Amino acid sequence: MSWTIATFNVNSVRSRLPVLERWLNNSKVDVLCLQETKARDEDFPLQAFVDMGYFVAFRGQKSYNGVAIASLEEPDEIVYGFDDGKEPVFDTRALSVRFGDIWVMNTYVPQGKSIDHDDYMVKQEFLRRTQTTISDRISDGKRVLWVGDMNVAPEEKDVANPKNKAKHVCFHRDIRDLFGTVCQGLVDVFRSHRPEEGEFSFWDYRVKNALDRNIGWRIDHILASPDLAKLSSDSWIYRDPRGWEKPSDHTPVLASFDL
Amino acid sequence: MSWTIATFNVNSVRSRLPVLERWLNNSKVDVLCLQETKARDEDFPLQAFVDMGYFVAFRGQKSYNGVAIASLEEPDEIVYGFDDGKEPVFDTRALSVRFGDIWVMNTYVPQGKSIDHDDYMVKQEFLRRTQTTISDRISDGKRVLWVGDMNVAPEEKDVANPKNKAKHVCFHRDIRDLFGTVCQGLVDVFRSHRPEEGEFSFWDYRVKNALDRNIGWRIDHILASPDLAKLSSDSWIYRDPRGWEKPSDHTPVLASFDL
DNA sequence: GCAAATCGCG
DNA sequence: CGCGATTTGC
Repeated sequence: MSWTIATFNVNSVRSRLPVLERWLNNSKVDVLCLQETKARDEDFPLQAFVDMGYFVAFRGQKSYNGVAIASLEEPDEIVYGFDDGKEPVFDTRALSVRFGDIWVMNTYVPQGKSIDHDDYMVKQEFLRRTQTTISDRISDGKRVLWVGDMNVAPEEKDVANPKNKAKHVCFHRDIRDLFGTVCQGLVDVFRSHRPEEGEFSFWDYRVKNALDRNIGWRIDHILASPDLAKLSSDSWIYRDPRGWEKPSDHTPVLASFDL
Repeated sequence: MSWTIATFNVNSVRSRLPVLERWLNNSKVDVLCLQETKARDEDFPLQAFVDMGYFVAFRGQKSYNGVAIASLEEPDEIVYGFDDGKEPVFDTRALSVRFGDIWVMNTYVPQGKSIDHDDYMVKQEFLRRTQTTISDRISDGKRVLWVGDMNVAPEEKDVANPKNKAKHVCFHRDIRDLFGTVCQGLVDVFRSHRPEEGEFSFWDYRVKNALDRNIGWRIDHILASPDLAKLSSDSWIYRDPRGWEKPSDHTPVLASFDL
């Protein structure tokens, strides 16, 4: 059976409902991980997801952050934030659901602002904690999918102009190295199917005709433990929604598995 | 030939385009006077009016005020504000167009805030200057239509609760008397056709279910010099748009004439 | 360039 | 309540 997961930074789940409905009413997406929902839990448009046939776990705050996982099947377990006993919990930036022996972790990794900003340290700490969480789950005999807006472009071909991005918090050597470390033992499912350049999932609103000129970033990722990765049949970026009415600045990244 | 004029406080002409298009693409309105357009001239949605077949004269500012007159026929003359040589000109609150020997004056009379506020004095001065303008034009042998948001409910039946409105700047004895004076020699065209109570053109957004409960005001008026008034075939309030999506807090008032 | 929040206003 | 303007964030 073909099982599809998607990650999509929506930049406000309420503003993006028309885009989400247009997409999901015409596609089978089994698990949908959203970032930047920008809605308090009491403001989350739960009914819209229920109407599309989804269960949905979500945790948000006003204005910033916020994550959700919508799924056609009800998850067996939900973890808000990191359950490693440390502070802060980051419950509006990390959310995990378990289906049987598969953990799906959805993260909105802090952007980091600039390499000399405190937030950049927070970003690194956040990544280290994802690594711990993934390791713990693998040690526990589980299979793992880690998806989300990672705010890291792993390779030169993952940004439009790598030359002038050396000091960018999403492309600095240090953050790419750290991200590489966290990804040790995981497979970049998208890249394993699509090795070519020019594949982006985010185009800044402020860059003129960014989509047409394809000046973007690949910072939204789908990573899998090897046992799952070898069951993956395809992975692709669904570019269309970035060109629809009132788009997010990101577009969905998907992967299918033969489970 | 039946000739129809309408007055409509749009509360932002840009926000009200869907309402205006829904209305005007299904009705013949020869002259449409708008108030509270809330758009600088460079921001006025001229093309939308051109697409509906209108000429349009407009003068606005950001955030507040702003008037426009759209007409199927091109006017012979346009006057922005008051042309009596006095200051202030009030060019974003008063606008006149002439078709042959008929002057159409469109005003957004200042609300006045409170009876002890300077703006209430400005309101009175504004009304006195409309009186002068109308008198001058009649003396000049012209026929006159004065329409707009007058911010005066002339009679008890023109407000939902006259008892507790005695000190309201739109219903105080003094402002009604002054408005009555300005209207000397003119006919309240709407009232001449519709004498019954409960006829309102404005329902405050802040009053819960104001439209259903009909808690409103009749402060938008169509007044005509007697020569024109006797040619009027009907006058009515078009209530529907107040119930449409994203409505103004006002609704159009119309009058038809056999010219 | 978008989105949300806050604010002044009626 | 719902406009526009302003500010902040990415």
